[in-house]
Amino acid sequence: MGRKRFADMNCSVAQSLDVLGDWWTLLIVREALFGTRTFSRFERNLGISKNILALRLENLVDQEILRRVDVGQHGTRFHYELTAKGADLITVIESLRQWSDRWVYGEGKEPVRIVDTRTGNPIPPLAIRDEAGEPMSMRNVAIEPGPGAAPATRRRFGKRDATTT
Amino acid sequence: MGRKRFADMNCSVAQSLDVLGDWWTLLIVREALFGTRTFSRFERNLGISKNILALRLENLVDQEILRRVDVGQHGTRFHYELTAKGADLITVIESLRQWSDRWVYGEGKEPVRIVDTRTGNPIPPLAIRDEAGEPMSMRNVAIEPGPGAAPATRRRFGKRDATTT
DNA sequence: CAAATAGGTTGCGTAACAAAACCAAATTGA
DNA sequence: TCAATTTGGTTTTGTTACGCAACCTATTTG
Repeated sequence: MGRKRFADMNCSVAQSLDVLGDWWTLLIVREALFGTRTFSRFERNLGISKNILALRLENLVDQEILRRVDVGQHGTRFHYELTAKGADLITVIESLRQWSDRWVYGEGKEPVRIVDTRTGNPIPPLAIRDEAGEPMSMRNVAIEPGPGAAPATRRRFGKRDATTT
Repeated sequence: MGRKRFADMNCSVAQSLDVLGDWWTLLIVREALFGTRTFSRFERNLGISKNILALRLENLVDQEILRRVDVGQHGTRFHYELTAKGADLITVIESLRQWSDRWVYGEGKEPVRIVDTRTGNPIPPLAIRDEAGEPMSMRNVAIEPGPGAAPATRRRFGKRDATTT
């Protein structure tokens, strides 16, 4: 039956994976965040095959994550630009990068570093914070049905201390 | 030639997708964060087929994101538990959820809500912050080669204002 | 105006995935 | 205590997604 889609799952994580879950999609968004705009640049920087790139770009435009802009002088020549919706994926990309830096590469072996140009220092790690801005323990985090909830769901993260963070 | 793997790409985002990029993997981690531990619970809660679930769990155990613990009384019966490496994926899951809540479901239609049990309020959105804890503009964010960099790479996010955030 | 580049499309082969059937061991319930 | 059910899978079969190479037209560069 081919791949199952998550659209009917009534879970925000599933929804985002339905939109972003294809293999190349998030890497294309990463490239776009780095400033890549043209088809051939994406192709070269990622080493992706043309047909897959064409499909993914089309999908990203349909999802309004990228915008296809004609910048040709005497005909058509395209740029793919991030929309606000697309640029907002930076927290997703950055959380993936930070996780991998911590657990796959390890401290001191990061291939790239994201810095604050005003200080030259790497930006601090993303973390679940409370309203005062302090990193939170998972013990104080619970999941509740939201306004768009279907069944009576009331669960709690991790039963016990998943991490002490 | 089947699917290309990103392992040789020297990019942290690509690395994490190589580990997490399969369709069901992050949803399994989400379930684990919610407290699901047994094979049959994952199966029922996700609606995933058994063979794929078995493969994904095996892979997650190999990657040390889950740990397989024998909890049988008179034989073998297993629990899958998050390791610290796995629990640290919460920022990835949460950034996906928040993005989808903002852009797919929309304000006021979230299927679930993640709250601080001490206040009862939803946790604040994840954001790229500077050392003072203030949300940053992308104009002040740059990407530099890290200690594990291969070529001379020096790029900057988005050329221009991707967002003003 | 020729050559190179951009931006694709098409066809073909392989790998990943889904559903259903099947199965042995452990657990539950009467 | 023993039958029924649940757990935790494996196998088989078919479909879909992906990768590669070849090809093509329009645009831009020299």
